[in-house]
Amino acid sequence: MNKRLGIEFFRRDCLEVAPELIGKILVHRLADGTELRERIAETEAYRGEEDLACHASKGRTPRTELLYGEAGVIYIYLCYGMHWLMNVITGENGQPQGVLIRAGEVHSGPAKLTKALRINGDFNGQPFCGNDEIWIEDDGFSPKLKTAPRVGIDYAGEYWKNIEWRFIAEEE
DNA sequence: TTAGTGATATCC
DNA sequence: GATATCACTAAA
Repeated sequence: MNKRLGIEFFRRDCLEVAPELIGKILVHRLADGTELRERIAETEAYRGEEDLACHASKGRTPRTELLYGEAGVIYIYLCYGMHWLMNVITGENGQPQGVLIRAGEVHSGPAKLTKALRINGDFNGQPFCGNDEIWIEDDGFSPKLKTAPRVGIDYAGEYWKNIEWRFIAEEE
């Protein structure tokens, strides 16, 4: 019996949550009852205003407001006008941290993940817990992890650019 | 490598 | 109001 992750899972430091999300299953139930499942294969941690790669480092805005809010909330970000990137808020209230869910096991990029799961901006701000449309399951599987520098953040400066806060499932 | 895409933030 | 930016993908 798979277990849905509760809010206590997310209400921790994003550096703890991000690696533990690897191997978990993201489930989206459509209106007709179909369940789309995707095992999470890659995440990245974004932690606080001091993390220059985090949106919140540029100041608190209506868009980043969610990052400061309650853990377990979905933060959908439309980047470049066409790609939905999916994040989960972690940490206590007032701490702008989150985990970017970059990829499922089959697909290769963050926008493909959301596309495959039919996720769009309507989910922005919704909680992952106590939600019958979308949730994350734990089936006990925990793959080997490897870490790497985060991608696409050249603007963040040498330190933040090279720090290994990206977590990937080791594939064999 | 480059184009394309559109919301957000920032500058008048 | 206008333009510069951007955590990407696809096509070449």
